[in-house]
Amino acid sequence: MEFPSWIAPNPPPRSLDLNLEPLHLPRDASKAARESDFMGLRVGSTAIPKEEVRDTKELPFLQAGGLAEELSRANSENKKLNEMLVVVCENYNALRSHVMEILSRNGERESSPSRKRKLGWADVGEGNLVAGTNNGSSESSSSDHDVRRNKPREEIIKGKITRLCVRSESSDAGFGVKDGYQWRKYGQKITRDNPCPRAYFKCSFAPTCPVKKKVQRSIEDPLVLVATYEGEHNHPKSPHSEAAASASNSRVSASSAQAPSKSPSQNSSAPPPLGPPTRAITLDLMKSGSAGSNNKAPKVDESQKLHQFLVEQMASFLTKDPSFTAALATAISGKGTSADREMSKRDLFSLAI
DNA sequence: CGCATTTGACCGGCGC
DNA sequence: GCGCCGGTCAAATGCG
Repeated sequence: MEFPSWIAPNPPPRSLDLNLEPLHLPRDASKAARESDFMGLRVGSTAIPKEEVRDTKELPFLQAGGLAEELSRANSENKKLNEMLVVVCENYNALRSHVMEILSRNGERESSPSRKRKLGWADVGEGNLVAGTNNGSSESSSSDHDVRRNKPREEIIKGKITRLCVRSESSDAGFGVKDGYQWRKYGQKITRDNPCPRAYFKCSFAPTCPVKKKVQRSIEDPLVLVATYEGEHNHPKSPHSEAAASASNSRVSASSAQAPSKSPSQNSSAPPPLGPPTRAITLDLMKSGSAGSNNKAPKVDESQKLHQFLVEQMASFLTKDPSFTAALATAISGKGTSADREMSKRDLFSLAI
């Protein structure tokens, strides 16, 4: 299947977990676009059929000379818009089915490992295209099913698994995934499937915090640190470390399975949040973005359209995010301490990324 | 000296 | 039952 002409992701994003629902137009939308059963007149939310406005004497506001012309112009414009809407929906549904096809194909490939061990957070690893929580998702992947089958229920509820990819600046052996929390390293292992050692961390900010973190360099790209989180923090971030996280994690990819945050304390670089899991749009753009310099966009115009679309989506999220508006207000007003302003700048920068 | 990190040993689950 | 493997523990070590 071909991508619609108006969108040509090349190559497709490496990881997609889109909350894609089919778009359904009203049954008569396309019909209305073709036949134009309505005059395009609306009073409030009520459409007025042609026959009812045939005699414009009944609508005194149409008697003014220019209004009839205006009406026909609006009518034709309405028709055009309806047609465009039909095309957009058809394109969307075609693209959606294409994405689903790709995802299901990947799922089939990954669900047949030769030797599958204990299925816990260890399986939210390198190969999984769809990163995310193993609970709270309405879609049950094969690994999700296995987890439910093999793990005690209590652990499934407890285990909130999130994956986060961070592009580090150097290929040294560090595990510097700054995420706003304090971690104590308690172990390191070399695993079978990856020559790079895996480090194990516990949250040390609160003694009772059950959250654990694994950090391992990606086997595909040693510059990419893959951090896997288990559990939910039962405490807030420390302000200092959060600011440091915002500043240092400027290149965190959106591979966390959490939704673009609704909580003021969460941003795109935030690891497991407090509170219930939410549906997410997950895009791992590591390959197609910063690391994907080998992409040769064949049609600049189309990629610009896509870019513009993404920018609009981001702007939409940002304007809905109270932390963004608060940070913006602080940065602009110049009130507060210089440390506050600096933090706000970093927050803005982090949010903008 | 206190704290964080390192690292080898140990434990438990899973497949054969 | 045995071996493999990932995860965890805890003593040793390093560092400020």
